[in-house]
Amino acid sequence: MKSLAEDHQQSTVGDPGRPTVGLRERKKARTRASIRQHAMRLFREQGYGETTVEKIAEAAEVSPSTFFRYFPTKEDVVISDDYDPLLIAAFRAQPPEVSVVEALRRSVRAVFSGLDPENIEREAYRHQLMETVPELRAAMYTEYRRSIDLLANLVAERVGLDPESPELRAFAGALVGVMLAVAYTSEGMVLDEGGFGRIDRALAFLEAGLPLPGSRPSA
Amino acid sequence: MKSLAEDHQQSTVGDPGRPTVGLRERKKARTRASIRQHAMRLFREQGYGETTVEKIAEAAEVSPSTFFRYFPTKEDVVISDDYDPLLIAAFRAQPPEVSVVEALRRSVRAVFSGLDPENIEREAYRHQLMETVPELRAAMYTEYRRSIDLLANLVAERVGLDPESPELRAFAGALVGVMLAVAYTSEGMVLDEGGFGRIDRALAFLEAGLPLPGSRPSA
DNA sequence: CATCTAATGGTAGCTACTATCACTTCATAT
DNA sequence: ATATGAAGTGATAGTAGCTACCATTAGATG
Repeated sequence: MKSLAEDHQQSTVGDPGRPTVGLRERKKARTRASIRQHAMRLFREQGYGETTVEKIAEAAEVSPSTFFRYFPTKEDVVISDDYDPLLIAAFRAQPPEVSVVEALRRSVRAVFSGLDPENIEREAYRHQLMETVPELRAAMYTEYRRSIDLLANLVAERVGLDPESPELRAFAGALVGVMLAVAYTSEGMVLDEGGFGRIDRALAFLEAGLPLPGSRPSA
Repeated sequence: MKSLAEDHQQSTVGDPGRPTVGLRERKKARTRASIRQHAMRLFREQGYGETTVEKIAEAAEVSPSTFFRYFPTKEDVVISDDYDPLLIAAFRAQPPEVSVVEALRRSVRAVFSGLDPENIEREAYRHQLMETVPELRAAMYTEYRRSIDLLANLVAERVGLDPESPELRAFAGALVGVMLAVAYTSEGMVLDEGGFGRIDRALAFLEAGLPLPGSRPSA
């Protein structure tokens, strides 16, 4: 997400006609992509821990210094993605008649079912890595916190409540928590139909008020 | 929690009479406590990032090697706690008439309201650190995953369901997610009455099926 | 008391990451 | 077209977390 913002920023006040996508910008984007690509390949080939930043830099034909200019940490190569803006847009586009949870479900589906197989493959591997490597799992926590905040604000906007209210925080927390608990089985991957099915089922259960035997909700 | 297990294990098959709490074990416990204590003090005085392991080791009068023998990572000094067994016991002790959420609420209250002011203070600072320092926030992720698993198993045991079922996972995920979202305001700390109040409110909201306007649960 | 085991300290080394600086490459204005 | 400025790069050196190894010491056991 930071990546996206960076890549799209334009160095000077453009010419609306020819939007100054300057050679510089393009080269930067290419370098970033190259580093990420080589990194992921090496991770796949020899494992995350075994792949040093130096090796990645060498493979991408840049210096280690440059690597760290593009990615503040080694983890960031795997962690960072560009889906937030898409998900936000998709959520905002949902018709007001559907429930919040349903709107969310549709947004996720809309974004991720629009991916070509290659990207799906890449995403799947990315998530597998994140589940598998402890350092990356840890780094995801920040990601989830951010998701809760994002979701609270988005839902607040939709239903017209204060995003700081305990109710909204609880709602967002519960939702993200459910995803967290269900989205990954032991071995990563959310994007196949099985994954969607599991998520749908869990969300429905949540929307029904988590009716466990012996839990007897408010009734 | 690992700590507790380690500290309480007895090296040899005891003598029930004199339980071989041997001088060795006691010294180990003291060393561990000392390291942790000095570390926390230094963190408070000069900040987490500014306090090197070397400094901690020096303050506790051990070698850096020894530090890492007691705590696998620097983060672990802050992250690890000993409450899991207490919470488990408290939860198991709850009468079967109360709802799962209520049982949980009572367990948490029981454990944390039994703390003396000094421990409360320490806990509060611990959590503040964990919220504040990015590395520690990240490390907590693993903690939350573990909590979900633990909770799923505990509840499964109580209501007699498969802990791997999506319903139970969702339930545990939602609960932990709610805690995650609500327990900390911007600056840590869960253990005062305000914290309990917020948690209670959010849990009640969850138990009621998260009735947001425009959310219209299953009805 | 002798012996065996566990805890310790010290050394050396790897890797992620930072800071700094000189150099080169691209962008812009005259 | 060229000079001037800015931005991207690489090299060097250094810090800190962490590991592996080995020799030494301190405590437990028979």
